[in-house]
Amino acid sequence: MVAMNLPKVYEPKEYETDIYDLWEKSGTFEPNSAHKAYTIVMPPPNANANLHIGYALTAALEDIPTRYHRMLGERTLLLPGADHAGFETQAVYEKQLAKKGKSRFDFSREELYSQLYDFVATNRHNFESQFRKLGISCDWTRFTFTLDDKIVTRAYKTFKQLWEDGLVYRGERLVNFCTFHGTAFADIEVEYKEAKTSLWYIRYPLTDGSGEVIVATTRPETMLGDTGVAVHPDDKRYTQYIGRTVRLPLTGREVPIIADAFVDTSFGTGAVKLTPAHDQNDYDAAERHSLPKISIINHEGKLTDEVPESYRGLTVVEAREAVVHDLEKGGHLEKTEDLTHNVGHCYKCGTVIEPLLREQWFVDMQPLAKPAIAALKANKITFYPAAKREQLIGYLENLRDWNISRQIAWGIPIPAFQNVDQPDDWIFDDRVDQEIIEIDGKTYHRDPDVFDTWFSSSSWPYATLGIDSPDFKHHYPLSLMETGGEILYPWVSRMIMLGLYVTGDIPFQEVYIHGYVMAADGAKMSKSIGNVVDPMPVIEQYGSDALRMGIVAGRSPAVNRGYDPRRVEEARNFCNKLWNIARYIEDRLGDSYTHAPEARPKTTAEHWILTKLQHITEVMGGHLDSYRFSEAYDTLYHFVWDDVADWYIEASKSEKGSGVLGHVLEGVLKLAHPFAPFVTETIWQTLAWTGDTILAVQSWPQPTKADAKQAQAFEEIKAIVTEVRGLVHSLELDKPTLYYTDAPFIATNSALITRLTNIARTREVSDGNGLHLTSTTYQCWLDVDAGVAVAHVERLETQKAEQQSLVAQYEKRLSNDSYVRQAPKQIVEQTRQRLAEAKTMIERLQAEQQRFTSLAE
RNA sequence: GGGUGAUUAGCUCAGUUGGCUAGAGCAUCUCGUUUACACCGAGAGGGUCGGGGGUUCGAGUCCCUCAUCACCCACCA
Repeated sequence: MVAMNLPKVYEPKEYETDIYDLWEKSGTFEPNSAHKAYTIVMPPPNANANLHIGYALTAALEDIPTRYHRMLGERTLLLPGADHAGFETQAVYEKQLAKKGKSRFDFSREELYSQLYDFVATNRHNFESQFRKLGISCDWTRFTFTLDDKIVTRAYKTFKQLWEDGLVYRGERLVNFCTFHGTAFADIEVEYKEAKTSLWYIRYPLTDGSGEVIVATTRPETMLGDTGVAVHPDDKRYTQYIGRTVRLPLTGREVPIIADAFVDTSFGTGAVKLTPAHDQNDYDAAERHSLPKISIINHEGKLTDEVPESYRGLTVVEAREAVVHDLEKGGHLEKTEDLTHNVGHCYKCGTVIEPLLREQWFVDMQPLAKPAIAALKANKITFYPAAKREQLIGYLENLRDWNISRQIAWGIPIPAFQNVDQPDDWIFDDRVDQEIIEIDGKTYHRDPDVFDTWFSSSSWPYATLGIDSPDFKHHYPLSLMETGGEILYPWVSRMIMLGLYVTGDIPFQEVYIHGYVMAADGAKMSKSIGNVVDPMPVIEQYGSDALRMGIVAGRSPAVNRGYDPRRVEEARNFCNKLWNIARYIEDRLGDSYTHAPEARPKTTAEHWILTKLQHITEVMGGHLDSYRFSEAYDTLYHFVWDDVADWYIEASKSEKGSGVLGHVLEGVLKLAHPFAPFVTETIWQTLAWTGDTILAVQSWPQPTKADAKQAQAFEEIKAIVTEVRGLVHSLELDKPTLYYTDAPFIATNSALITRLTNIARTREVSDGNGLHLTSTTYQCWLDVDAGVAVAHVERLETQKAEQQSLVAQYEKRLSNDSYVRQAPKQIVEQTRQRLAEAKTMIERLQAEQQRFTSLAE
């Protein structure tokens, strides 16, 4: 026997790095085919962070179709990228600054930006090397960072185009303002804490003197800026007041009572005071009802000139005391209750966040949304799962204008300048490295804000390719956008809208929404709970392929699922199975084997396995074309393990080695490659007959010729073998002999059957004796002692009962006229066939039962 | 409060357009060391598909409803 060239157990870490180097250095991942393109542009992960296990899933979901399409011969591109991750990165960096006793407010924006750039550049290497370990077949020569020039310039151009089309405007909106730091924060920067406070009930007298409405509030001082009172439209207590007005105490302003469904009738009195300039809800209500917005708190947290003189310049806290005191004095305070509720605080200094009106840049969304809705309704983009399309349409139909201004340093500056003498005079200019510019003797100040990160990333599909480059011509629109459900609205929707706006075409043809990898118990993974799984040690222990398959197995799009290490172990075993299949076949074929383009099957097993290979190739193709990764993996797994290893290879042991073994091995490696790229490529590289070729660019298995009759004959052998195994085991037979009469087929396949069943031998006799096989029409018996009679009869009885219940079911179905009339013919025919089969089976079982009973007596 | 998803074997989950005698991996039980692999092979047990209604010849699959769980969004005046 030839010594095995490969070790018994596959050790992934001994090969993975070298294999990835081989791919990368040979340019395997760079698109160069002249055929149609298949393109994925990676949603850029945070360049600053370690990859969490969710990225093993993401990488798999992007890489499996990429490798599949590459093997189909398409011009395949998976373009990698990394995200500057605006606020998140800034927050991480600020923690480091804090350790040195500094804060972001100690630096100018330019200083901070440059420090952050260096900080991220250092961390990026780590992230890139981790991605390589996942085996992702992306083209690193096209790597793009979200702050690369081409992305930044694209953002300026898009902003300019929107500006020139009149789709951007300045508008006042509420922002979360820290009056200590003098800056606004994004929503996620606001830290909500429970606070004990009071709920004040204030009387608002009706202007006509006919009564009063009592409102409840936690912020009595804001009543100085009230411009309305809201009640629920269905609230009977207030129906009569709707449309009338009240006169505010202290200011004497007359404000309307309006009806709005946002009001919670069970809270307080069911009547809400509206302070549009200092509360988001009130702001929204004011927009709906065209109420004025009066700013009574300035950026320093002090009361403005919009309030009566005695309150001007007071802090919010001072104003609250004064207002409560005055209301009480005037008899306007009905009562006070204790209340605990959430209050937003600055996450840095703990100051209570004040919602304040501030000028922001807005994009008018309706002109952008309309073409997107039309494209979606025309089914131009396929969603996985399909339901996401409707959800997205619903979102777009209710889309509000988009605030693209952000008040942080780590981002792309907004290329707009304001005339210092004429606040309404804004101009577009991309000289953002300067704070002040002079044009025609006028002085302009740069907008200190940066773009919302989603603004620049909305152009990601074409900005990465470069609109004027050959890549754009080949690869746009992209084939697939693979991403998480949480950014369907903020990102996917905007890529579609801006893609249509800028390029006139949809940005991608398909969208795959992945679910999340949760902790084993289904909880969300989080650093603070400490249930985060790091993918790197998993790769170290089980291999990259095992992690990939283990995490893809049993997952559907957009469904969250716990991380199950058992699946990874299963996949590790599967890799080892592939490994050992290869070891066996290489050994059988020997060094002299050369690749033959056409397989020449001889035995039934060979015809059978080639038929299976062809069928499985088609099934897997169907699954992969529809992004059913889990099903494709399942199909592959059972083909390799059950068909190839357990039947075909076992069968090959009693037959002479032939080229079909090599052909099947190639097929298996190709089918498995998208799922297990490392182990399949490693094996490919060890094969003597593959030369210097690389598996990753081999073509997907081609149809092979095989004889259906011969294949069917092997099915017959399988049935006989399975029955014999069952009998031997359940009756505890000790290496029986299989007798047969008048069955050349059994004679021909004697060695095969003997080996697969591990019986003593087969022998032709003139007259049968013993247990008669029921699974085959051939006349076969197992020789047994009379002692097993009872057990055997019982076994037959059980089998008969099963068949009889089937017969009953089928007969009932067929006796139903409507069924026979209305069900598709093939279904009815199938039932008839099954009924006939079951009946035949019963006859055989019965005959055997009678015969054996009499024999045993 | 709004939205989305889930509920199938002991555990984790598949099950594409309704046609199913409901599957897999792990776990369990029995046997086995036949030289590719014990990260293995052979055999077996285990489920009224969350409850209730409905549509249909036919429902795990579609509709309604209830229950439980999870996530997202909003809100806490």
